[in-house]
Amino acid sequence: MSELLKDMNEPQVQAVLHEKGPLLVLAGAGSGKTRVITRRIAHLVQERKVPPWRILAVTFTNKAAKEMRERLVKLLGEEAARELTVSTFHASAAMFLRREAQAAGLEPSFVIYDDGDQLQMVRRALREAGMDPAGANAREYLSRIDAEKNAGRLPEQMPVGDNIRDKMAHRVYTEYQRLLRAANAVDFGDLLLLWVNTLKTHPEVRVKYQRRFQHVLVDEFQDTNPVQYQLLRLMAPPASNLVVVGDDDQSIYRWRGAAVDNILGFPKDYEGAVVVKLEQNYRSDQTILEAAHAVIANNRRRMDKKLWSTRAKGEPLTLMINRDERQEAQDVAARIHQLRRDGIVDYDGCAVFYRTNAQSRVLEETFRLSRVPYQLVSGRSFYDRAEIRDASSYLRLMVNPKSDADLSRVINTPPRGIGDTTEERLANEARAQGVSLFDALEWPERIPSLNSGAVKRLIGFRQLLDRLVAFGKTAPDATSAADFMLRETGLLVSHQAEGSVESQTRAENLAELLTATKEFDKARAEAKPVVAPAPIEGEDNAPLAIEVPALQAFLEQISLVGEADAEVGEGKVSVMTLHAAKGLEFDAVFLTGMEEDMFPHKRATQPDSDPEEMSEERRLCYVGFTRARRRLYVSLATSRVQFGELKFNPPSRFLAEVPKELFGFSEELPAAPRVAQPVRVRRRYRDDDDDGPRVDHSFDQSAELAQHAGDVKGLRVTHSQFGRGVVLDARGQGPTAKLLVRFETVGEKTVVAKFLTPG
DNA sequence: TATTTCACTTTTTTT
DNA sequence: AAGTGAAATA
Repeated sequence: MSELLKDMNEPQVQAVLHEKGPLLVLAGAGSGKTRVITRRIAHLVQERKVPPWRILAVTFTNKAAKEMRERLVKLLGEEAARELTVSTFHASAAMFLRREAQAAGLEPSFVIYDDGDQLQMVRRALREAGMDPAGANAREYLSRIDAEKNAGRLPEQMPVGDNIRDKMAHRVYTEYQRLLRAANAVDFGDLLLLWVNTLKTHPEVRVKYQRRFQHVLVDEFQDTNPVQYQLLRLMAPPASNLVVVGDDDQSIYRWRGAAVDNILGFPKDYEGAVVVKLEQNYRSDQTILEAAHAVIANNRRRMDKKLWSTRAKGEPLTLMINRDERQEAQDVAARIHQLRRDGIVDYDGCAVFYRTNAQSRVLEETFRLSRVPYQLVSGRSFYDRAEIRDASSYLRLMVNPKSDADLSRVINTPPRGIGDTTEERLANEARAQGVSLFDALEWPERIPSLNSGAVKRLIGFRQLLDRLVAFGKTAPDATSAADFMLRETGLLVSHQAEGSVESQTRAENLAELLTATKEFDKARAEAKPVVAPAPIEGEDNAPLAIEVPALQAFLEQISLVGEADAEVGEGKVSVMTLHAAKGLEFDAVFLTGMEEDMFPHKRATQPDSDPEEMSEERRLCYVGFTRARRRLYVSLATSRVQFGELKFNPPSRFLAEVPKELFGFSEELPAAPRVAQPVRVRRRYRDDDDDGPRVDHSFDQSAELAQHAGDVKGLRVTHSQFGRGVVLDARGQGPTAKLLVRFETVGEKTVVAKFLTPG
């Protein structure tokens, strides 16, 4: 038997060896699904002699794609692996669109707009549609547009009801698309949507790729949304060798249009699909699995499966209860240090998860103070900084000067005397002529509303852009382009000139951008195949990433990949959102903010919330739990500042769903828990609409938790009237909790929590 | 025009 | 709390 099948269980082997036709692999957490995909690819290439360029493997995140590629390099060697197409949905669509730009109706030099750019274009679209961008909520229109795109609908396919809302949304969407096309730009949704459309309308393109990719493999299939599913069906029609791997319990992107139903519907759309279940977990200790299962079991409408493991029972879960988020962070830091001191888990075996990005700040600050080496994993943060965005905008203009979003971002950066008024007049002219801002810059003197000074400055800016574009055309690599840009625009100097600490940091960040381009150029030089694969008559076996100019490739990387995708750092604790945690595993996991309205998120706890939202939160919890190999810490803070307001949220319902014998209660809890039972709050005055429906915590486990969770003694607070004070005691939970506070000036008083601020 | 102040929203989650 | 966009001021 082949090397490849060594130490694999029976269903895994079945998936690897699957002969032909569609295959659905239902793979529980930690059941070795990436392993199945990579081994299958290796098997196809080595045993069944499938040429690597005939294989397409698609993932959702860059991290997953990267890991998969690394494993394949190990299995197949650098050379064969290079010819494989292993990529995310979005990155592969971008490659296809550049290759087939003409059919897609794009110029190959198109740039990719991110969230911020999108918002700007929505605002402009609103203006063009005669609406007030300030009054209308641009964000809302944008989500509507995104939803349409996720559903696979262009403006002309959008269902428009008889109401004004729909009509306006349709109008804005139409205008927005027009603006993007005029700017030769696409947004994330377009990458998929335009590619789907191209495949639909151009049979010759469709057939070409269907013929090329004889094997298509998809990871995290439960997260596909309708466009992505359409894309798959076009690239890999029903009779083909499509392998999809997924776990309905880990579907956490419903909000992005993901339809778990794609999993359920797969056997129908792909008739005769073979189904394989992977239920043996190789990752987590028994106790952790049991806890995870106990939580997820509360969801209805799951596919029937239960993970099992031959691993030891392991340690019980640890419940951490702290007074506020600061102390929670300190507690986490202390326990991480201790794990390391005791030789149980090193820094890089630890991970800290949270529900929302806003929670990372306190953790970061505390870790820095407590000397916990950490790495923020979510991070596109670097490329989100203003000065880096400015620089990127200039770089994008070098490739595609028609990009209005970029042009208007930097038209006065650094300040060059082109203010809002001048820009507005230029924009009006562009709109009237139906051209891009860049085109309108050609003849500023024709714009009657501009005075001679403004005209002169616009011409100066135009000349700057011309120099940049000219250089961009011949730039041998990304570094020289960035270097030229920084000097020509004076971006770097303008920050250096200003003496403040912040401007210093900004200048350093710009220097850091050059480091990024250098790394990129280096990797590119090394990766370039010395000998391109020999072309085959009548076949398209060329690498998909065609000869994209260096600068363009760099820009694509930063918009699609972000920060060189923060390595799960060596010797560092990984800190990230629960969403970012999917697909990863750690020896010790800390799940922070386990409070109602934090996790589950408020969005899911509202009385009018779609129950599906709560199910999704629960799946998220399941994902979090199952990342842990040996230690799982769940942590809550009795009080927490949210929106600058002090909140007292009861413990997360997910904690109550874990059987209490899985917790190591006796040792871990504070010796003398304060505070009474959760009080059933009686409706007070009419204005007190704040005490809306509470979660029912009347059952035992939850009450026990709640009891332990009430200790806020010693918390420093401020009251708008009574001034500063210290909490002595507390009664109740949530915003109506009543606290006994000793104030510095007025002595002891009982105050309702919602009138207090921390500090 | 540029800079400062102020009010206002935001916090899900990511490509 | 912090970041944003709009209004107010220099």
